[in-house]
Amino acid sequence: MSKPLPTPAFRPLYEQIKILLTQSLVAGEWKPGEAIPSEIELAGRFRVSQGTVRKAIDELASEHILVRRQGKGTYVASHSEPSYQYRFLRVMPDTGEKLHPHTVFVDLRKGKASAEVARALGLKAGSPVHVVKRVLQFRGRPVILDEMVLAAGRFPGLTMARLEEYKGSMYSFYEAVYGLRMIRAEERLTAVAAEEPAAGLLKVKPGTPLLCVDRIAYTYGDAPVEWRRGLCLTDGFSYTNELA
Amino acid sequence: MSKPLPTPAFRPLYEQIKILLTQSLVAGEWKPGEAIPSEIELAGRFRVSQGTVRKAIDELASEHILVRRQGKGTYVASHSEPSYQYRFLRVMPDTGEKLHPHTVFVDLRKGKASAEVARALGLKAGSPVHVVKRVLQFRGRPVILDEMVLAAGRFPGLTMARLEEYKGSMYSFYEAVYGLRMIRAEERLTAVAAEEPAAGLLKVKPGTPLLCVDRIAYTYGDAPVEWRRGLCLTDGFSYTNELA
DNA sequence: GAGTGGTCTAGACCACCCC
DNA sequence: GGGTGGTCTAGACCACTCT
Repeated sequence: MSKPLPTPAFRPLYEQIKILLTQSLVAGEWKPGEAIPSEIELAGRFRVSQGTVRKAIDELASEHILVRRQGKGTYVASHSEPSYQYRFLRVMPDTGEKLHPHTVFVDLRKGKASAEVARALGLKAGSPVHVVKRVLQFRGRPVILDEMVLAAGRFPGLTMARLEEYKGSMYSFYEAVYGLRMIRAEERLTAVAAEEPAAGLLKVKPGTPLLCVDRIAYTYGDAPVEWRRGLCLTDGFSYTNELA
Repeated sequence: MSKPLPTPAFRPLYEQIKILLTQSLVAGEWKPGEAIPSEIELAGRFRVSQGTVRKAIDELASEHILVRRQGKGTYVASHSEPSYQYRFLRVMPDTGEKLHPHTVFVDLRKGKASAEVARALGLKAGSPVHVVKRVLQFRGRPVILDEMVLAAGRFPGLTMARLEEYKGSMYSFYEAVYGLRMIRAEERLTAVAAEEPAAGLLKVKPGTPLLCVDRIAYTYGDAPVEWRRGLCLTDGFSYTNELA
């Protein structure tokens, strides 16, 4: 029996602490925007040293799940905070200005999940979904046409009125109204030619090249929540990215 | 004098260590692929504890400047290593396969920096530059047409023969031949219509929507080295990105 | 077994925020 | 002044790699 067994599955303590903290977040023990207990208090609760708690919090902070504030405490990150409001919006004016877009909702309807959406959201094909369409404007000019698909079960009572009455980004809306915090997203970009009705809504000629941004957004535990397709004109605007 | 002075500019020790390590890298004390001294040895050299050296190395590792290997040592990251070869290539087949592209060089010529390139690379407009054009193929199909602009002063003796004889990515070439290691890049994506001669090289009809990926790549100390424009067809391929 | 990075602890002190 | 996160140290022990 010289062959070692599968592997003792060594798990550092701080990873276990990280899992415990995440569980508390999922359970809603601390809500977005609130402070979590101090490092010393958590160290006592988990029976480990402050340094070990610290390392766990460090990692959650680097994943933008928690936010450290020196002298004050550690807080649960929230899309409602101004600096996080449009954290996932990569489209910017070429001038480099930090403009916040204005949202105009176009449509909200019930539908059934296509095969593609069902696969992305982990639903059965044909499951009931909400389909939201909106336009993002910069300085009054329409730049992005978004279509969001959401499992109906996770978003009960979603109406146009509730969307329009809420001020802020979609993810801040999901968080404030449905308690769903989006923590990461995967995007795939392609170039497409504008077709109606998108061309009309973006006020460009059919055939104009547009960026097509497909996104799946995830909440705690990598559970997919939103499928989105954005069509974006790139005359004066571009999708910015940092490779590191 | 109750008003405090500008600020004592408090700098943690580990940041200073980080700067010292970076200086050694710039000076070429340790070359890409080589091991740097052990943490204990560096701690002795800098007269700090191992933990402080550790934190400095942790940050450089998270920036992909160093690579830790448990039980072996800490190494200078290199684009020549297989897993780093195409680290900045975000275009993938929609199937999700991990395909490595094949490079076909199209052209190398001397030119003068345009205003845009000069600004990006910190040169004077009209400075001498090399302009490299190449096509990346996946399974024999042309997918990306790249144009790279490089300051002539940094790349002496660059010839088509040297480019073609080298096997590997551009950044691995810069590193191996000119000792320039690219550590990060900024990209801006737009959608454009294919024009000649790009359409011909990518074997698409003029007017086909293409992704246009503009990039500035930087070496140690955020010094810009390469300006690049990639035109990419997105029929079966897409630009992938992770938002976190 | 020797050497390297990885984890964990305990304690001291500093910087920052707010009362 | 008291609480919080941030830095730094010193030392013990674990996991991994190579010889």
